[in-house]
Amino acid sequence: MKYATIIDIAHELGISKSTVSRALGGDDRNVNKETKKKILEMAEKMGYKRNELAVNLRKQSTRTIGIVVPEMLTPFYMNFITYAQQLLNRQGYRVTLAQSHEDPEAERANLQMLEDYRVEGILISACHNRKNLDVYQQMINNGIPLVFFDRTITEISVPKVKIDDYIKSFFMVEHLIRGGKKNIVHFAGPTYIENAIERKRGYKDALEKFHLPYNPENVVDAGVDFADGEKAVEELIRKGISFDAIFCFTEMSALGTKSCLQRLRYSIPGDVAVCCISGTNLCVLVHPSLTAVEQPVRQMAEAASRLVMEKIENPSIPDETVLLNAAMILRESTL
Amino acid sequence: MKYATIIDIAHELGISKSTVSRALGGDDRNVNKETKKKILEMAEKMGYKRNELAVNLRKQSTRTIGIVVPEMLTPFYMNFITYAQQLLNRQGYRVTLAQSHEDPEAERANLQMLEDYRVEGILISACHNRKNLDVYQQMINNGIPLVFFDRTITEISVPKVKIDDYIKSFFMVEHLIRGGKKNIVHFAGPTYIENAIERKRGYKDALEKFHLPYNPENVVDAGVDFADGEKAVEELIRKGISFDAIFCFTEMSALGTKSCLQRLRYSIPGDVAVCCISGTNLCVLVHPSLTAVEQPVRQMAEAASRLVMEKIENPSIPDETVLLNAAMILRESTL
DNA sequence: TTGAAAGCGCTAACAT
DNA sequence: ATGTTAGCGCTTTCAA
Repeated sequence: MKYATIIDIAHELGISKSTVSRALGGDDRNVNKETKKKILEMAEKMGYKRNELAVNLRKQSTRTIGIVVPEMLTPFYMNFITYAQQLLNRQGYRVTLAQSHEDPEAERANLQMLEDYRVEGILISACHNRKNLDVYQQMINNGIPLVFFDRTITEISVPKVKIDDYIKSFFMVEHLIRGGKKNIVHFAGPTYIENAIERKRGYKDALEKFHLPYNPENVVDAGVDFADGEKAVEELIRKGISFDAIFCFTEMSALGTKSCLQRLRYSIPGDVAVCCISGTNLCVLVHPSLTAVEQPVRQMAEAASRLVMEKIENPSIPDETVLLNAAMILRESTL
Repeated sequence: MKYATIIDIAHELGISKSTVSRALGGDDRNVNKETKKKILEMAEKMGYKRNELAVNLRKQSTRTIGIVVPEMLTPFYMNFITYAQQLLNRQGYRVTLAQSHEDPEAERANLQMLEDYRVEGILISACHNRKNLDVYQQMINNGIPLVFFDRTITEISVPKVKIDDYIKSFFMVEHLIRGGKKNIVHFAGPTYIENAIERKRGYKDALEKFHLPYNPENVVDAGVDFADGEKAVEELIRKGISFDAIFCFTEMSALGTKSCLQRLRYSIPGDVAVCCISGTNLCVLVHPSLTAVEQPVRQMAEAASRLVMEKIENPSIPDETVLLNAAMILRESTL
């Protein structure tokens, strides 16, 4: 069905569309009170719906911010999105979401799409630290501020908000060791994700601190997905490697790891502790309660939202890096 | 920064913008191969980005579908969104998301917003069975098909996809009884959500079947949120009601319930089983593994996506109700 | 195969 | 306080 336009209203009332536009736009000083009332009533009566497409096109501004995440199945990203959306809405920005499904190609397509819709800024958790550098750079050149959160990149200068993955990883492994674990396996993330590199470093250094042997066999390239976790467990078993703890890179791979182990009749965390570090500075032994992650995630969402709005309003401010460092929360779950 | 437009390209090449438009629109028969090549190259060189706002405005079509959910913190809705997005994208539709945060006012605002952006259809899980009937009806009248999923409404005729909440609830309680539970408390959802009414009915009838006394005190009006679950537990304790199982309405309230009980040093599910029914026909004893819900949710997303696309293409087809009825999966979790 | 022109619905000078 | 006008960037007849 066709919607009534301001022209229709103007016709109906025998006035000009500018006046209608002013009235509907909430202009109080440049339109007669009487006229305004009439217009509002007629708009109501005709079922007028402001066409945001036309408005945005004309105003050359969308007040829309895009959020790009690798996945939306994990509480971390869901929470981030929810908070960011709240904060941005409050400042008059709309939010458009896109998932990359851990695929750089999809991420690239998503970014292009968001640019086509003329978003004014983007919050992104990258799924590859090199593959899309050209798009990032191009968008920034085009005047669209990109703010990276959680999965950040180092090759180009951008505003970012992240945790210290090295420290968190170190502490996590230390915690396992103090808990009596002797054979700690690391299901490392891909080297194209900065966080994965840092966490692996933390793992190594923690072992060293306690004079535990670093065995390359104990580090498995395990990817990021649920299925990746499952496969890594199978590899471990096939190779006959013994283990009493597995430190995974992503929450999804930790879930896959746990699921596979349980299928194989391991008791968790009795026989083997499965753990990971969620996007914030929260360490979890699978699975985190939803609320537990709220606070740190909220901080991240706040920082990222602030950064992108600042950049939009003042493109020339220098790129800021926010390193979140709230106290670490260690939760043990018996799931 | 300003983007290059088709006019800029046309100028640069000394041709008309119509030709540029045709070439960029992928028209192969009405534009010379040579010219097209030139145009594509120039577009690339000038960093041309098609302005979707202008396209949509001109074409009077957005190929966009809105999804409105009460919350996005629970795996159910996130999964639904992920699947629906995949399916719809495949058919050339974009997806815009909105959360109501369980608030009918916010839901109303969301719907208005989506209409302002001229979405061509909407998938919605309603947060109130009466409060927004007028908006629903109005949007339908305006030619925007609304498809309800999971939280459906009965007062107006709409296409919907849902599970049989009564049966699922009945089975859930039966399962608890067979598991030896004697004092099963129901944290009922609000009466303005149809599913809550149905589930309460299932709860009652199951008790009756096993000749267990139905005690009104055992049914607590417990809302939908995490905090609601916590409050309900406190009320239970304050009233000195004994219980060995709690059957919650939403996953969020179940999580709150569990959290509160654990704070009070109850062992779960040792002392008390906490359970709920997720949006699909999957019953969970808190907390569901992410993958476990995939299949049923996927069915729901498939059905809902199909319904909305059918309605868009042929507005006159009758409202269909899809009742999902895959085998029930009962999962017990020791979280 | 290309171009000219109209117009999608709206806003914002500028003029009255 | 209101009207006139000129676009925003694009598609799509209709002519050439």
